[in-house]
Amino acid sequence: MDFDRPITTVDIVLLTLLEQRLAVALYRRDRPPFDGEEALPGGFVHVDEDADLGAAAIRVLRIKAGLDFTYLEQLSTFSGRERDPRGWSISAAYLGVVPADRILRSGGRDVRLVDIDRLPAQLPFDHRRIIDAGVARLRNKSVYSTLPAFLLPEEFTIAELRQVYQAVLGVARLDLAGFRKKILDLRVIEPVEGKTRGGVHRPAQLYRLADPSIALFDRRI
Amino acid sequence: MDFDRPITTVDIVLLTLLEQRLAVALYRRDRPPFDGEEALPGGFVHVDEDADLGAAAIRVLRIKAGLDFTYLEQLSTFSGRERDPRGWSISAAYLGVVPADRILRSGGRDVRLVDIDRLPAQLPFDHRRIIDAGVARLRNKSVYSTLPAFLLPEEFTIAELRQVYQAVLGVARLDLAGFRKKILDLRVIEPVEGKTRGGVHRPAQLYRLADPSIALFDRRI
DNA sequence: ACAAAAGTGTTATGGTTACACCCATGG
DNA sequence: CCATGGGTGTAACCATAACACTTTTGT
Repeated sequence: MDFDRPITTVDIVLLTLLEQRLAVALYRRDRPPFDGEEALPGGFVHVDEDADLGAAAIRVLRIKAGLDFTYLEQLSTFSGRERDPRGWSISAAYLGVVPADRILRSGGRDVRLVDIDRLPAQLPFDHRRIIDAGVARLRNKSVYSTLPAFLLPEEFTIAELRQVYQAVLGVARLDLAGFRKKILDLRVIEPVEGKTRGGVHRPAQLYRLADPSIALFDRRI
Repeated sequence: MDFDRPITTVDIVLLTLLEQRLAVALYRRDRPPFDGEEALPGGFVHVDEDADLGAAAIRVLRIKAGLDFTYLEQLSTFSGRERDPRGWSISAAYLGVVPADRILRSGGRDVRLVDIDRLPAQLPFDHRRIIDAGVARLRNKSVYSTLPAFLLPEEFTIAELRQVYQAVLGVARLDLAGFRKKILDLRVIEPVEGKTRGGVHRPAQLYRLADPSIALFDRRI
């Protein structure tokens, strides 16, 4: 009545913004299979300590990437006999979104942020497919949510937020006036009273997310 | 280096339309746990015969529901120590969408189509949450895709299609003229030449999906 | 005063909504 | 020739996009 159980892992597509371009965090593996190669951070589910898959993903992020709080959502589950040389396996894939500096600060020498359009030709397992799914999810969700804001520090200007939306969506130019009006109408960001970012020119008002978790719109950005 | 592996199952939220209302197919379980109770069709992954989780879902649908072709997509994966009395488990949940008569024809005595708003107070495992996720996915995707058409037989009238969208979206009344124009503009359905459905009144043109798989729109229905 | 970026207002456009109207059929 | 649902046309409305304009700061 019992059956052979698949190997069960979690893998995290940790996306960030590097020089205005989407990048994924790859970590050098320190054990077989694919020892020494760059891959998504991941690991076995530990049934003795993880309450569920989400908890396993959080644990992996903390251990492998030194990250404590990031936007995290389940992506999809990848499975099959062939994807892992150790045998029939399941990978619950998660999408994480976080500012680049937080990855770099805590990641050390093992991490590399790789431009989404310059991925290595070969990646271990089916990590290429998983990354593609993560990027697609981020792009898709960005059209109608505040998800891109998680690529920025807590406080940001409207111009910065617009740049992030442009980078994520791959759009050349969102009209600044329109973007401004829309994002303010949606009431998803609020000004940080009295705080501005002063450059050489007129200082910009700093904003933060009104809801610190993700907010969905009923129209497109 | 090896860890205890979670129990791995697939469960299918099989949604359909019964008297213009969304319903889910529940099957009476014939083994513990929850022997004799109604639950989602599901089963263990068989690593020796299933190529991946999708294949396992298709096998389960064929064995438990006698269904061969339905719209099927992965929903999400539910997991944890508590959801199954047998121990730490993973359920890869799939969403199936199919006309009611196909379920009833092949399901026999063990199947019951239950109105989404009249679910039993208690369902085994976390099947209530899984159903909610399935319904949410269907509703959500219906706004911008032909997914509701999979609730109808292959050929249907525009009025029928409109009714299905209304039932799924829970909208009182989609303007018929607007619906008609939009669905035709989108070029996702095509007339079946010379075929009409004649009632007492002017016969309606029959249509079918232009693309037999799901089509996504760039605007809302 | 000027350059540059922040921020506001105004108009044109195109999709959506609402509704009035015509068409085809059986009785 | 009437009742009924199928099917078409049109006008008001509203969100969006494009762009001109004003404001604020540092030098």
